[in-house]
Amino acid sequence: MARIVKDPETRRTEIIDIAEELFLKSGYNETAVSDIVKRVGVSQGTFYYYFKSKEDILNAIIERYIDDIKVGVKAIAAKDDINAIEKIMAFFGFLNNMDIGKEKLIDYFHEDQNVHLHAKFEKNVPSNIIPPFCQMIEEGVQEDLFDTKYPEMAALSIIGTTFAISHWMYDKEDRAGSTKKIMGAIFDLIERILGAKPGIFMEYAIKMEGAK
Amino acid sequence: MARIVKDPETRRTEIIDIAEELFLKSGYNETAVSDIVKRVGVSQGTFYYYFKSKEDILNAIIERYIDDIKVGVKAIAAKDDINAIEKIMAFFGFLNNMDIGKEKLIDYFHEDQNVHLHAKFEKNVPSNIIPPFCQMIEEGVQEDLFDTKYPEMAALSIIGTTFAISHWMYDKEDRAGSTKKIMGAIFDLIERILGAKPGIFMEYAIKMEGAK
DNA sequence: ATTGACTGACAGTCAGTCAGTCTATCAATT
DNA sequence: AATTGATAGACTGACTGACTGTCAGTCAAT
Repeated sequence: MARIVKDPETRRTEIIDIAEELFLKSGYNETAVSDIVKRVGVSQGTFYYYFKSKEDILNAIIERYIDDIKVGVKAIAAKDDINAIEKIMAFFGFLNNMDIGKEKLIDYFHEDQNVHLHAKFEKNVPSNIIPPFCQMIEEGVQEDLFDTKYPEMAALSIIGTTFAISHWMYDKEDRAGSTKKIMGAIFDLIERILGAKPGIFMEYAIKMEGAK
Repeated sequence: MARIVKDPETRRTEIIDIAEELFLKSGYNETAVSDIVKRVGVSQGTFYYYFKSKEDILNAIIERYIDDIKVGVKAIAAKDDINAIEKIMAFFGFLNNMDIGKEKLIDYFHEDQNVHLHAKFEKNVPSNIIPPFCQMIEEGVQEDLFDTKYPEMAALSIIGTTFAISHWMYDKEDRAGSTKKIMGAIFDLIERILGAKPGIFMEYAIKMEGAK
């Protein structure tokens, strides 16, 4: 077969792109390395020249997501024209709207075939987003918007709560039904965890909705 | 080979027992179906007579854990000599002390090879324990120990918080260090989420510690 | 001439299949 | 009571196809 040599970084990215697409379409276990290399148009050996195993390329894909999140979170944390509440809300907006191609990442994760991807993702997210998230909370404490002795634990609690509720919502089918009520509940929980004034997150949500 | 016919239920349990042991020892992916049947002393075909796939036996293992939890939780929920706070604490004590052989289940789950098992477990736990847990919370609201409009969401939040913090603790190595401080933080969070009197969980914890 | 990206046939492994065997338990017959 | 025949369903293990990962060697670029 005609041999095409490419810049290693380009080739690596190319393989990761295709692998990601196939994993999301058919699931990790159902995608063979041979499927990936066929689509990329390289040999089996090339795959193993760049990745030491199939598991290894999954890690590379996850790492890319995490990097995207890091960049987004840092950008939000660095803003100086919004307060801690607005930052936290911006942060959730950002996570919710992360997409892959045209679809929401979060939708993919909740399909049964992607447990593997999902587990790896949730295992790696906290260590990367807790520190900046924690910083936002500490900022809010200093601004007297929040009141907690345990900002790091509060950050973990909010992330954990969000994961748990989002899993719950996806397992139950009646998602469309009562988004309003759920938003109310989530804001209520966040306010309690952070020791913020009851209702203040909803106030901000309405304010920001109006500003659009 | 000598053919030994057993009561199907016994055989099924026997296969699950061995599979569980091997999965926990070596990990799901690293354990071959042939390893399992060799240990049990049956043929490959017998395995597939009882389980439709390798994934299927993993589900059976998880189901057994979940059933154990259900039984334990129901027993706690049914007690009428303790209040809602004591029930919730008993519930966490029960989860933490679930064991398999001589080791704590929770310790096994956090070993790297068991991501698959752990992920499936956490995916299935909520739908089974949220309802009774939620009932305990509602009981507490009626007893005026708690104050929340969203008992179901509070239950999810507490479970999610617990998962997140336990992952966090296992990833960081300094677990042994500050258990006291973490207990303080977790109780603080639970009290906030449930709208309980600050410090009341710690009070009960000390009281129960003394009672032993 | 050397480096390193790339090849593709191949070894080894494993999940899952299947045609058929064996055992236990009947009821019917001797 | 003992023997037989019939049936269900537990069980077998060689086999298949498909997969992951390897490696000795090839080719393009510098």
